[in-house]
Amino acid sequence: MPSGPYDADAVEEKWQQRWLDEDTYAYREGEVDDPNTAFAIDTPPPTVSGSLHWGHVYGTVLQDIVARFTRMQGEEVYYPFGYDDNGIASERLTERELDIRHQDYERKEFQQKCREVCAEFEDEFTENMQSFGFSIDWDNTYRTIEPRVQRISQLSFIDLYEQGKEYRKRAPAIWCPECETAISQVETEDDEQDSHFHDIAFDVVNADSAGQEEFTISTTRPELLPACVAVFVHPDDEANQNLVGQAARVPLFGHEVPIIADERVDMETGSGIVMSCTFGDQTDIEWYQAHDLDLRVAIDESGHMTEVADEYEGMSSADAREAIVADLDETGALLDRWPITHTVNVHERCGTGVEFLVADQWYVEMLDSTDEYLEAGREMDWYPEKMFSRYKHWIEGLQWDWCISRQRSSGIPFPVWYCDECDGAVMAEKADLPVDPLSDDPPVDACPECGHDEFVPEDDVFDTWATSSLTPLINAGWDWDEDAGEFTMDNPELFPMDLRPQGHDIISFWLFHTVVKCYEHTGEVPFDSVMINGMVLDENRKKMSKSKGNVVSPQEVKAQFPVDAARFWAAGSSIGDDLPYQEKGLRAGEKLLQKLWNASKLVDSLTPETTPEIDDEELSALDRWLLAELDAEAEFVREKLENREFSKARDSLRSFFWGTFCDDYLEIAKQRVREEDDESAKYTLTVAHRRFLQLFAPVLSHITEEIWQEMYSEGTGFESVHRTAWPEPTGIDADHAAGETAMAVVGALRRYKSERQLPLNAELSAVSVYGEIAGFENDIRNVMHVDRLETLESEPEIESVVTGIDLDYSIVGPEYGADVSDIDAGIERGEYEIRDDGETLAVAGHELSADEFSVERERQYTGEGEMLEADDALVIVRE
RNA sequence: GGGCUCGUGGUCUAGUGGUUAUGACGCUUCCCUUACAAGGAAGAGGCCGGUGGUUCAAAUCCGCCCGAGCCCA
Repeated sequence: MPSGPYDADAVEEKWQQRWLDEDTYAYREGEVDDPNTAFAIDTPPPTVSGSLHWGHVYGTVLQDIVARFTRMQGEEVYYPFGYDDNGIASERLTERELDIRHQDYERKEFQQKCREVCAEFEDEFTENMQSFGFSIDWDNTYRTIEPRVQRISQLSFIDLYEQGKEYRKRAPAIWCPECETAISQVETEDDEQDSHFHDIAFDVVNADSAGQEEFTISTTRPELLPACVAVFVHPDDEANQNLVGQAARVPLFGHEVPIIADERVDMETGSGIVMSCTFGDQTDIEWYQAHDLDLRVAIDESGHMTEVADEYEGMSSADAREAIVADLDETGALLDRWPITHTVNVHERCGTGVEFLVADQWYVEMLDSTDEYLEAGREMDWYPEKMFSRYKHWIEGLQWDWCISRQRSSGIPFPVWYCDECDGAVMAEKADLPVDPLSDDPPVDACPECGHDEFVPEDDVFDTWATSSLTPLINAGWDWDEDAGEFTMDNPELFPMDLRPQGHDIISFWLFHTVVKCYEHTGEVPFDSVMINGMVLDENRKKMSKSKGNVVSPQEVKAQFPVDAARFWAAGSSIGDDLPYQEKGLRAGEKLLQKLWNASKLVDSLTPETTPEIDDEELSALDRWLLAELDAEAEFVREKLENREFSKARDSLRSFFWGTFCDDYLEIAKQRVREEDDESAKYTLTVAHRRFLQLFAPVLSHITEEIWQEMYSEGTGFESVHRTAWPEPTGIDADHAAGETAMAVVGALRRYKSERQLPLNAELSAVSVYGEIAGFENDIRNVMHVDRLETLESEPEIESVVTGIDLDYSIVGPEYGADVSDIDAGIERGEYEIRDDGETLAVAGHELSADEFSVERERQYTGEGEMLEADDALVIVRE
């Protein structure tokens, strides 16, 4: 029996453990008779390199509410958990933890260390997640680096290759010279750095033809002079148009480069003439591709100068910069030099400015199918709908195919070898996967193209997104059946997945790539619906970040508040909108827990062990009213949760429970039970209370389980409230209007007492009500301590004075258009006439009918006592 | 620099063309009524970011500006 104050710490831990022990949330495959009764949730697996972040908690609470709610709708929920340990984050973590460098180890050896380090962090992560009691199926977990996933990832690569959706091409890659690794765009960030601008004189090769002997370019990267492949002028730059089509000679190095017009030149910077190198920045790459320029690689993998730098070869790029500037100065080509601060693209993990390197890369062809991917996006239900536009605009703005190769030591290897003679690619056999070409042999003895028998293994690994975009297939157990010669799924009922919950920050790459991959492999859209949560901000609406020191730690919150309070806070968000962390939001949750606990104690003390058997017809008017209202509330909450409108469900249920049930109904019912041993009230209390626990269960998962088990558990087995069915409507008829009026009368009497500073249990000797409250008279009398309560058959003695006219503008507006202002003015001046017993209003030359206006009256009671207005009813109090 | 989204009492939030803008937290006053003072009752507090426009009518639709978040360059 619930007693004493609610001890959230003990209760929450108890049920978290019990749910695990009982496998409460395990996917019960046997109970799925057709795919429609399985509800599969595919969450993007978090990287485990860091600790659990408050954002994880927020997002997971929302998913968990959906999972719990959907279980109660009779669906078998598949809610797995993945750990994304295949990626640079876990490599860096391993290096940091063990104080080692990946370069010093063989790939397999380093990967082994990664897995050991990650395993520790994953255990901690799991423990943290479990301490929030999420209804995740902990028997269904996966790691993106595990062999089964490696096999799926390599199968995906080979399948796309066989479909002709992949190709290999030499292309620039972003490279970190410090970490000596290729990195992806998302791993870079902008950094303000001090640098120098240099004005450097270039000679024109044919000065006569150009009409000038030299010109000036401005650059922050003079060490790239040896890599210069062109000089650009803006097509609108009239002063320098004479140079276009000419050739320039690069100072110190002497090679000639073309001068070309291109509108990507920033005319405002320096002289407006710019050199293009291999490669200084993104624009250089675009120029290289657009104008088919030469490649002159001047900086190598470790950030040192190559042979194209002549005498500077072997120097670090920083040393080379100083030396080249000094030599330019000596030859007179350095015209000017001044310090500036500018934005540099750096590697987010080490802060080193990135370089660009040219390497063979594998690409997934996407640009040819963007229409299909757009259509796939349209076929999914988006919560909220507006987030589809992010997906849409991302696809519309796509300019490149997807580069999936990374020049890294750790990760999932490409299952590919190349013929040493003709460079033809040889794929692994599907049955042999996963393979590592560095240690495994190719499946053929001789090149199918040229017959050569020496092969070079591919030593690149997959971009992590190439694997983490396969989670729906990983979850459904996608595999290649060698005998049948086709792809199969262990759990085909799970695919397509019903729900993809995730943050809006990863729509453009993660969600998009997942749609692309799954669509290409199966021809189906992988998700029925996508639910996008916003970001968690700090109390001042600022983004949480380690450097700002405003990060909220989940364990600190847990030390301070119950998990259910955090769930209440999270459920207060409008889906897709950012949500600031607010302690008062959690405190409000805590108060609701107390209220629910205390109300449950009261209900428990009022109701017998076994629910009384009562026919609906025997229920009192108030009880019928409460149950009918609760039917409507349950339906409202169901509909809102189905549409992922969490805050509407939460707020509506909270105020119905607190206001209507506790403040209005319970106050009356407790008197009826105590004073009259009222069976109808006892029955209603039990039925309503059970239902409240179920309706609250998806959000307040721990406390509802505690109370449910204390009060309503039956038999010997454990049946969680979270495995019960969402309450069916009782279908009880009630006089809705009379109930509303009765509650309004109670409210008016409360106000009467409050305004006179009377205690709420003060006696009132006589009260008359003019209004429809049939069946509720006794309830009003008892709860408001009224000695004599009578209902009036006719209106009390009232003098009414017309105080104004209210127009129904939704009818008047469209009907009278521009004349509305005249009508308003006429009423304002009092120049109107009410005719036909109030049926017609004559004003400003128009005759308005009864549905277009209402007469505003002030009613004054002239009889004995004081009159109160309660909605439609009139209440007269004689003390 | 571009795109998307958001901006409503002190704080958080509902409201997507109809004039009287929702609720919560906080605040003020009153009430220790045996479930709950982390409670109950009442009350104060907002020209709906700014500006211009469309309309009989704008928090709501459109343009521009400002601020915030995310993505991209």
